[in-house]
Amino acid sequence: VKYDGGMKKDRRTLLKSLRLKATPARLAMLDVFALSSKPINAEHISERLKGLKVDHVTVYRTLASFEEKGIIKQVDLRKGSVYYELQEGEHHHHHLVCTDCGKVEDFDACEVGAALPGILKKSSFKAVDSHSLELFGLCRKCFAS
Amino acid sequence: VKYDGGMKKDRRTLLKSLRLKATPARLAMLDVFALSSKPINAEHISERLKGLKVDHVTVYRTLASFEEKGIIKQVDLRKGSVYYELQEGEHHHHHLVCTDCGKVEDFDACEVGAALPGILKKSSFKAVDSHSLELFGLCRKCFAS
DNA sequence: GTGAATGCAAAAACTTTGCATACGC
DNA sequence: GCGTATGCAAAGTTTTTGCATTCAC
Repeated sequence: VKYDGGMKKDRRTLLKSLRLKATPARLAMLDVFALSSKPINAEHISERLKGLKVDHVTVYRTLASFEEKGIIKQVDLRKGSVYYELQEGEHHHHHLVCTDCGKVEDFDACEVGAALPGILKKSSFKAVDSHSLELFGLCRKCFAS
Repeated sequence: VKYDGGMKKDRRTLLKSLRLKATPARLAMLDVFALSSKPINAEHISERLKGLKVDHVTVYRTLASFEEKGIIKQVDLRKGSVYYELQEGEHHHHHLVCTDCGKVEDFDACEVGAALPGILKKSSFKAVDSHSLELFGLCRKCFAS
């Protein structure tokens, strides 16, 4: 079951299918991810959960279980904390990150999937579940200044 | 100037060309990187610098300056701390990481360089200095068990 | 000699653990 | 009711900051 934010009513179904209890914190965190257009970290989530008073420990534990179940994935933006976004399927995207101002932008072209079989064959690995692919450089504005 | 470990006598030349003073800690850290076949973190470096008694703060500050000068680059292995390895040039490699036992293996095929111009053109970015590309999955041994 | 680099102490930032209570199913 | 999920307190880990001293050039 993929959760893409276009199925807000099915949050309970999704959690049930993964044998996770539908608690307010989890439902709210699914919403936060669905509504976020950029990767976010634990602090961002806590901020957006203000009304609920969800403990930060719960946020961390929920992130861990969501990641384990494949709902979200880590994104390394080199910002000192772990960022996450929803797992998309086949046609996922990656990011351009400005090392000066921190701006994050998506890009689509990802040919890793196509290259995977060849890489695996030459390696001692048997399976690849996810991958990172972020580009670090300067956005137009920071490049100019 | 690229430092690839095959130029141990030229460590001083390298540092001078980057306007960094050739201190014992920096020279030793260049050696540590040249001798390491895998990405390493601050703790690993401190261990391998035992005889020198280099403060951990110095290790962090040196890592920051080496990265800024392009001698090393960050590698995100999702292990809770920042790993680094020497910046190679055109023909660099990336990594397969076992999410079970932590094993790290190199792979070569990287087509990011070729795809870069097209990605940049469609973006609001002007330059890309480095990129991540690590594959997370299971090594043969962990896959079997 | 001078400015950069280091060491030490302290703190900040991020994340995890243990345990008692609360809540979904 | 049962077992998972949460909150709170505490601690662990990783990284950064301030300042006085030392060292490379």
